[in-house]
Amino acid sequence: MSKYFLTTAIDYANGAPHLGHAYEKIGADAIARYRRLRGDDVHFLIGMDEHGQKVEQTAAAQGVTPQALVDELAGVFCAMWERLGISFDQFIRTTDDAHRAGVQALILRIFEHNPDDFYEKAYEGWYCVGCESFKQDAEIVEGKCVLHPTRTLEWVEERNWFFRLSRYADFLRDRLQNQPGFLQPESRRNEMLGLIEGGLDDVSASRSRLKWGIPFPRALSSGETQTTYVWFDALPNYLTATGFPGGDWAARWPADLHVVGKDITRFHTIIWPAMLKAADLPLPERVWGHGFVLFGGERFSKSSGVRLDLDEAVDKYGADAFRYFLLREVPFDADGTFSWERFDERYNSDLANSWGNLASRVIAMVEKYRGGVVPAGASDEADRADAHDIAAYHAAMDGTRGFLLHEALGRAMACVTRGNEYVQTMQPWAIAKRDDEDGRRALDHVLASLVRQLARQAVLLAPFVPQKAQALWTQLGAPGAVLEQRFDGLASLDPTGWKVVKGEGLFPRAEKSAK
RNA sequence: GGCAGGGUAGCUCAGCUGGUUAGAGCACGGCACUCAUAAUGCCGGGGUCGCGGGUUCGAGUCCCGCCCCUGCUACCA
Repeated sequence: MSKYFLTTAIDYANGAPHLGHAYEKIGADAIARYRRLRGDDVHFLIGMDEHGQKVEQTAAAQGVTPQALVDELAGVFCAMWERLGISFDQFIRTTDDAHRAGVQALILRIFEHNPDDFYEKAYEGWYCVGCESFKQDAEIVEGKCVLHPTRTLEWVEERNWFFRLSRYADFLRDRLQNQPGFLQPESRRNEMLGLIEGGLDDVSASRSRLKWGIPFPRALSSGETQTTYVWFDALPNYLTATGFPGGDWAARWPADLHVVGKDITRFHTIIWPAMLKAADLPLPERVWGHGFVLFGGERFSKSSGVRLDLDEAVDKYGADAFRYFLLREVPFDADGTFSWERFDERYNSDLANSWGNLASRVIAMVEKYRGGVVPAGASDEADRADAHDIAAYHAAMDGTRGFLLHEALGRAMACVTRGNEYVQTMQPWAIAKRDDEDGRRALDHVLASLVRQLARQAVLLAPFVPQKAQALWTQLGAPGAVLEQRFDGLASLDPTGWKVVKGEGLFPRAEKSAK
């Protein structure tokens, strides 16, 4: 049993969870569940990024302490992940004591292994007193901060710790070029290579004015102790989650996969690996930069306030339908769109009409023609055809080509379509009218094949729609839980003797909604 | 501005190194069937392959120009 440690980006504690957060967690959850069905010893980490200026300011605006604010948000996020069926094994928060200690240990380890990688330098830039932070050109319009146009920006210098990122350009380029799986999809990899070609600048490792954070473990030569800046505060969560520097952190580290948004692949494939290299620690095996979900095709401007309410989406057809829709409709390697219309269409055509109805008709026939007990039957064409789709399903999921969840789902659904074709072609209701031994045997064969197909579908779709997959598994009378199954066992799956139980429809068909 | 990717049926997309009448799913229309969640199966209508040139016996597929969209171009995360 090989270990599989996968993570998602930690979410910034500055507002409620939105569609983008959910998409990433759902995608990573499907991968985690997929790995478990392969038999891997999975550890799935998610969490919250709780330090920084914005948290401090938001808390102040609400009249609460930063800690109270992040405590509340952590609860809100956690509740949403539970609701969406995210099977995380660990929820890390950067305000955890263990994380704080781990960050400091990591920094000290860099000082120890590569003393020259940290150095003092003046950081200078336009500083907005209103924001209490430095502003980049993009945030400055006509010489004023866009958020505080009445204030005057000040050119400020402060002495900080800097990390010598520039030193790792060759190392990083080599890694990206020679280990293609290190960053996928390829478009992201090319962007990072381009970025490196343009030259890497050193990055700040500490800030003076920042208060809500982790104390940088070394004082400046002036004696001042500063606060650890974002990269060194947030990114190490993946490492500190293992218990680093204590316990047997090395048993879990390095991470096998970081699932992150395409907007932060840079941090995960440039800065983070350089930090680890500087500390003489193993690098993560893979980083996957997924795309974004747009909403309704609209330009989601801040003014229009267009935003998807996650609870509303889950309320509509349940968490699994929402999971299915996002992962089927939005390519995991590119952007896609959420719209209520498409959600309704997908729900009815794929889940209700195809899959739910296939289960319903098969179970009904086993009850009607065989008293609910699945007869014995040898494998046939349908099993062989399914095997092709299953191979393609794995090829899309196992990382060799990246994590193409939408493709894997397409393959699983191809098996469902085949099941419906099979019923129509075999016409079990016609066979049932025959009153001879051959007819009896033929019907046994067809029903056994159909139940076998459905059971396989339950396993294949379990990573994506875990609750519904289990519901089907139960209705088929299959033993144990679907999540205890292994892909290895699919080929020899034998439903003979299972007692089916027709329960609630898996996905009740929805009438055309007005939404 | 630079670099990268993309513009193919109403919608979401396949179309490898150029080659018979451009494909799939959904949506739409007709037919069939009745085990089933009025579900399923079969057949069908529907496309100036962003625009304009060029190379070639032949281009959605190569070259040039143009238009449009998206991403990256680093200290909010």
